[in-house]
This record gives sequence, C-alpha cells and structure tokens, in this order.
Amino acid sequence: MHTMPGRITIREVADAAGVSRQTVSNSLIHPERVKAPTLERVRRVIDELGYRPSNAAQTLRSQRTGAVGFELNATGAGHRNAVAFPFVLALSVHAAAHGSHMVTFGTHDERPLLAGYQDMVRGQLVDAFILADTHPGDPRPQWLDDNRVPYAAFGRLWGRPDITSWADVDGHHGVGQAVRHLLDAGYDRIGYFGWPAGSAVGDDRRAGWADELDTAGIRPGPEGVSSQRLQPALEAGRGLLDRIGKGGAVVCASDLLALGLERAASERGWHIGPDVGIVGFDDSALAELAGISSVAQPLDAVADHLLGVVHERLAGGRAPDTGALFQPRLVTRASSSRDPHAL
Amino acid sequence: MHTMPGRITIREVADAAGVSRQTVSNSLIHPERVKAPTLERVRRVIDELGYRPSNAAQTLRSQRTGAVGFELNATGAGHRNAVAFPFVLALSVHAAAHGSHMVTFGTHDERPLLAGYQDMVRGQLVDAFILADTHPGDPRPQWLDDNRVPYAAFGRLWGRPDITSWADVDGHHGVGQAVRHLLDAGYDRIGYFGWPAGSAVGDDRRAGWADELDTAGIRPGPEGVSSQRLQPALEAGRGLLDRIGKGGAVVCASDLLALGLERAASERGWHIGPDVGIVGFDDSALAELAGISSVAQPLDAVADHLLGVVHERLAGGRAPDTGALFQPRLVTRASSSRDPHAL
DNA sequence: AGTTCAAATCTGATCGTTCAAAGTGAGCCA
DNA sequence: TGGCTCACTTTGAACGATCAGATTTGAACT
Repeated sequence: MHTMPGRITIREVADAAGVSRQTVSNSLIHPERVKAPTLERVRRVIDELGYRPSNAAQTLRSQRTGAVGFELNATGAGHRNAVAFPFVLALSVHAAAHGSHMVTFGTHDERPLLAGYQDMVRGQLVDAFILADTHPGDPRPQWLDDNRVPYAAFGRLWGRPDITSWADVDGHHGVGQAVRHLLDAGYDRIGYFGWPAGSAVGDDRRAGWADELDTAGIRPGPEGVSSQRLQPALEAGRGLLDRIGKGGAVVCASDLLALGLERAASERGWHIGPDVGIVGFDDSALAELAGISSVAQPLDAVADHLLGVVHERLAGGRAPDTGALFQPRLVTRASSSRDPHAL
Repeated sequence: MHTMPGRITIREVADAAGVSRQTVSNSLIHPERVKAPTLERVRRVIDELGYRPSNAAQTLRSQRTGAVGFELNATGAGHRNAVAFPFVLALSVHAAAHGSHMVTFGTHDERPLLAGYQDMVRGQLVDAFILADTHPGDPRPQWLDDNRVPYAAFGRLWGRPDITSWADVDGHHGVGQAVRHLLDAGYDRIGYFGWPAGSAVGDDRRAGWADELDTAGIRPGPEGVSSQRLQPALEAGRGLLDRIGKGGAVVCASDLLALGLERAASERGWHIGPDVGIVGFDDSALAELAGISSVAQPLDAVADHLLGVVHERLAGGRAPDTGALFQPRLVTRASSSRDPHAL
C-alpha cells in the first residue's frame, strides 16, 4: 500500500483522514480552528501512522531552524569543559521545553573560529548560539554582536556593560553563603584559598568572603593563592594549613583548589571536617567524589534563562536591558561539619 | 537593492553571477561540470555575498538531515557521563569531517525513552544516532534495530553477537599494557583493584591483568574489590595496600578506584610511584589532576569510526559483519615510576 | 553553409510544510 | 427565495536546493 522507504508525510495523513493537508496542519498547530469530530479523527490517524512533521520542511517554510548551537572546545579540556559539559547537559534537557534542540560543534584551536559561527547561521543549521565560559577578552560576544548573530552567553562580560545578553552566577553571594555556613558550623577562623588577583571571577569570589566576614564583624582569616592545577594547589595548601590551624575553615575559589587543600590536610593526618572545614566551588564531580561541600551553580536555571533570551531575540525582541544574575546554592557534605559522625 | 532581513539564496548568487541556479549548485557540488572561467566567477560571487546553501532546503530535497543524535542522560551524571562527555566532544569534532553535525538531547529518566529516538528520525531532526555507554541489558540497540532506526554504539553488546553496529575499546589489552609497563618499571608484585565480578567490562579488564601476568610467568598479586564510588574505594584500598606492601603496584579498573587507592596510600604517608605503583583506567580528568598513570581510551578513533558506520548504513550499506575493537594507549605519569624525581 | 556531437548551461519539477486567500455549506432573517 | 454571516475546510503559492531532462553553444568536419 505504501512505498517501501516512505516517510509518512502530511499528505498521507490527510488522505487517510479524508481531509486536506491544511486541516492536518491546523490540527497540530491551531486545533481551535478544527471542528471537534474532525480533530479527533485526524489525531487518531496521526497516532496510527506515527506522523511527525518534517523539521526540514518547517524550517524551510518558516526560516527558523529551532536549533541552537553550542561550541565544545577540544583544547581547554579539563579546565574549561568542567563547566561546559554539565552545562551542555542542562541545555540539552531544557531546549525541549523551548521547542528547540542543541547542535554541538567541536573546535580544536585555542581561539574560536568566529566565521564558523556565522556560516552555521547562514547555512540554516542553527538560529542562534549559547556561549559558555565567556571571559574578559573573549572575542566572541563583540564579534557576534557586530555580525548580527544572535546569542546569549553564560558568563559576564566584566567591564562591557553595553553587552547584555548574558546570565551568570553570583559568586560573591555564593562564597558569602559558604562563609556563613562555616561560621554557623562553629569554625572560629575562616580563611580563603583563591587564584592570583586580577581575574574578574576570582576577585568577585574573594570579595564575597571578605564582605561576609566584615558583615559578621569577624577578622578575615589567612589567605592562600594557587593557580588552577592540583600540584600547585597541594603545595600552597600546605602553607595555608599551617596558618589556619586546627579548628579553622577555608572557602576555596574552586573544587580543584579545595581538593588540593584536602590532600594537604590528609597528608598530615587531619580529619576533614572535624579538624579543618573546607568548602569548594562549582559542585563538580570532584567535590562529590571527595565529599567536599561546595557551592553549586544553578546550571538548569541559567540554561533555561539563556534559551529564553535567544528565543526572545529571535521572536523579534531586543536584547535584554541587563544581564541576569543567578544565586548559587550551597551543597553541604562532611567536609564542613565538625561532627565526625556526619558522613 | 536587497530586502532587509534577506538571507542570501542560490538565486541571488545566480543573478549576480549571470548564471542559472543550477550552475551555482554545480559549482559547489560538481565543479568539473562547470567551465573554468564561469566557475571562477561564480566562486567569487559566492565569496563576496557570503553565500551558504540552506541546510533545510538540502535536507528537504535529499531527505537526509546530515545530523546525528546523541543522548545525554541527566541521571547517571558523574558515573555515566564521565565517558559520555569527552565522547560527545570527540563526536562533535569529527562529525564535521563526515559532513554532519551532532544533535544532543537530554533525558531525565533512568530508562531512555525509546519512542523519542524514533520521533527524532521521523521528524527529520536526525538521520541516525550514536549511543554511548551501552551495557548488557541496554534496551536501545535491540529496539532501534527492530524499529529500523539507524545507529552505532560505543560499547559492546556482550552476549549478543547478532548486534554488530558497535565499536569498543579493548580493555583486556589495555590492562595488559599497564601490567607490562609496571613490570618494566621494576615493581615486583602486580595486584588488581576492580569491581565485583559479574560485570562484563570489569571481568574483561581483570582477565587482561591475569592473562598478562600468566604470559610473563609471574604469580598474580593480591586483589581488591570495590564499587565505583570513592568512599568504598578508599576503604577497600586500605586493605589492598596491606596485602600489596611497599614495592608493589596495582592496576585499577577505573580512575576512581585508582584515586581511592592513592588516598589510602597518601594517608599512611607512602609516596605514590616510589613506594607503590598505581595505574588507573580511562585517563579522565581525575587521573590527570592526581598525576595517576592511566589507560586512555582512543575516543577520537572510536567517534570517527562510529560516524563512519552510520554514514555507511545511511548510504545504503548493510550493518558491519562485526564490531570494531580499538586499542587503548597507556599514559604514564609519576604514579607508575619508582624514580622519585620523575614528576 | 550545413551537419554532428559533446560540453556547458538552463528549465521544470519536487521535497513537506504553512500562510493567505478562496471556497463551501448551514443557519438566519427579511 | 435570496442574501448575508459565520464556522469550517480547501487550494495555490512559497520557502531554497538539486535531479533529470531539455536546450544552447561552439568547435570540428563535410
């Protein structure tokens, strides 16, 4: 009856239901335009035949692909993709609710190939992009704006208030939460383990620590500094531990730094939690594995928001007046509890 | 002259170059059909206007989207996606060379929604799928085969020799390499730290250890067993260390187990490498961070191969006669060197 | 000049969907 | 009965590309 490799098209459905193509189309998109008995008949046929509208045909007609592009960079593997990976998962989950889907593309180079972004839009592969991990000096937002390529970015463009299509996580507040949590838990000195000054994200997090202690009327504890690698973090962590001493606690700028500190403590036989409190940042797999409390970024909310922003722009709306800041959530584990039995 | 929101279409290029649509099309797909001067003129116009063929139109015409779907599951985050994430990166990078791109979709449920796969094909969102992390009992391959949905899987279907669209990594051989490496490095006892017996992947890796030692004529060292979580691995690691003793080495079924063992050793002040050798499996970020030698899966080769398989099938070819097994590569770090100065 | 033939190029049809506009028929009122 | 409205449904055209088949071009040969 039907041709062998045949996809079910709207025409087959129309014929089987004894109506026109347009009525089938309406049954799906504007059901209120179709009389009840007809609607039901069409729906039954759609169900029976397993009809699904062709995305390609819809795209061609509407000039909208419904796809959002996302770059995965092969170079910054561990460091950059630690955020990008869970984030692309959140995007993929939430895209469905926005009637779209994610198209990922991988790049090798350190610097992104900007022209590639434009080609994908021109080739109607995607309508827009979500950028992850934008950082000061990232050329993408500026270039995409200049070239009218729609996008929304995860990460503030510090120092560029004119670029507003972003969402970010309030690290300042997140670290503040961590400090408060450690004070409540009974630690009497709260130190900070961060990155060298000068990075916008790092400075923001450190300020969250300093400000929260100031608010609480407590003297800042000792500070340690390390780059975002384990060995340096371990070494700097040793020195920091000497200055913190048992009974103190440390908020770290990242889970990696937290892990380095945790190792330094384990090395000298200290019990994490009872002897020294530790809180990391990002709530990555690292923190979960090592049982380290951490500040979790609300990736689902960020992903959902950014998808909303691009769809708004595609629907003709303008760029938002300002970026959106989301509040992170503290995930507590044994590393920030003085009670040795809390596992 | 040109309409405001206007995409550049093949027609605009044709008009600007003074040729027909078909000649433009030929210039891109069958350049040998176009006379040299014409070709050059068309190419110049394409360049000037920045023309890119509409993927939607091409898809509609050819009934082929050029997209390959990939599921990211939100539930098994740490555990399952540890493989899935680097793998989707490899897929995204290699898809370009196959003239296609990856479409990711996220699912919440533990069990995948099989009908969703079929819908995506019916809706012409993707032509086929790549599955990651297939495991015994995974319903997807069988179901996709039954429903004529093209796919290729990363991971053997142990015990189902009739399902052949897969590629996998030869864990047996990889562990064997690790054993040989440790022997060459001068460790005198080689133990194994694995998962409870019964998992196909785990048993395969363990056999690699036993067989390699057998070949070398050396008695198997002690064994430890733990589930794939850090705390149990740490505890089991303590016991295993007692039995291994200084001067021995351990091959682990995963980087996570390796990390647990490494902590157990650090705990008692042993130096990783000089006092006890450790090799993990997967070469994940974990291993890199902790400086643990590990067996790296050739994800690039696997991704490239699987994309080749699906495109072969889409081109009309049949399923391969047999799956493909790729050889992993040992990445050596300080954890498997007796020389304390090798960092 | 006329014929032949291959190379180069062009035209028409098509893929599946949706918008805009046109068509149909029942119900109502004068 | 004719005219009008309203609710529902259908038809034609368009989105942009490519294939198949038609047509033109030009060089070689009679």
